[in-house]
Amino acid sequence: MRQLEAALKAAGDRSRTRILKLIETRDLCVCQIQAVLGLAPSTVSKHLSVLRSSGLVEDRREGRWIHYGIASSGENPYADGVLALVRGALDRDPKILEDRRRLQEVLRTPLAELCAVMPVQSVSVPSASRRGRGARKAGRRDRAHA
Amino acid sequence: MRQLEAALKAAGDRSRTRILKLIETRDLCVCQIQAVLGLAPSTVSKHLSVLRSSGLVEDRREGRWIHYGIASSGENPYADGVLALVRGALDRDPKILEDRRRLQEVLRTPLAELCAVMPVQSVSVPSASRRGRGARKAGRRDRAHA
DNA sequence: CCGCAATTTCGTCAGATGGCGAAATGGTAG
DNA sequence: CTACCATTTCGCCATCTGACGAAATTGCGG
Repeated sequence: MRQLEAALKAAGDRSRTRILKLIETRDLCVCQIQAVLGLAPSTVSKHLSVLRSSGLVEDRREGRWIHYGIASSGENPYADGVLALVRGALDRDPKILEDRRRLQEVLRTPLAELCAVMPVQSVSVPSASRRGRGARKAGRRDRAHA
Repeated sequence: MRQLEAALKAAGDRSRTRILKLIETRDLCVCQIQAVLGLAPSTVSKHLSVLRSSGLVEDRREGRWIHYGIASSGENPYADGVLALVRGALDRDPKILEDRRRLQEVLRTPLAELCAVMPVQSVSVPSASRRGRGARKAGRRDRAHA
């Protein structure tokens, strides 16, 4: 019962549903997800943690980034059902479509630049020299220039 | 998106899942559900309202009682999926089995007596005269003796 | 080893949620 | 029409949740 409840609760949140729809076709690194959602890194991390502990997603370390993808471990017996439900849904939802469009932009930027710049509306790095402190939207590292 | 979220949220609560499992084989009146769950009438009513507005259940008036059953109206396009998921789950869950056992007891009592007595542990009316004020557990009508 | 930078954890805050009892509602039966 | 009683609504409280920023952690690259 706990597991069904966890899976349903995990999927039953707007931000987490968006995450699930984002990673349903390919694994994504946290900073990519964050760039698309436009939420604070800590918030995204929390959501991913909820999704992970409910068995809906898995993390896989790739070099210096952590990629998240749909779970395949079958740790939660209800995960498949919930994931199937979500997978078959929302493919015409405006918000989801917008996220996908945004993802396309994000995917054009190499990880190394993306994470440092955190472009939320305009992904094109404004050529602000090397990894500029010009365009970040979701703060952090704001004291790094001191 | 709102509808998927609503359906998942509605089903992703312990008490509401129990309700869904209870009415999945036959419609039940509110007081029957309340007797099995052991929650206050107002609480059960709230849960039913959430389930109803998410399109998972429907109410049907039957004489002086209101029966709730699994929705068939297709008002929420995701309801069927969520309901199927729940229907196929928890059939071995201890709490659910206990609820079912409890339901068997409750079903033995005619509605007219059940609602007035509200037996939560022992369904057998302790022959406390006519619709006694002896066994109720989930209060209300406590000031009726004044 | 050191430092950097991606990610997570912690602390906090506002708003949502689940539970209850009391009071309102509304349909049935007299 | 009235009274009754199943159900709902309302107001309240405790707890949970989602969001943030700041600080801790962790793993690569030097």
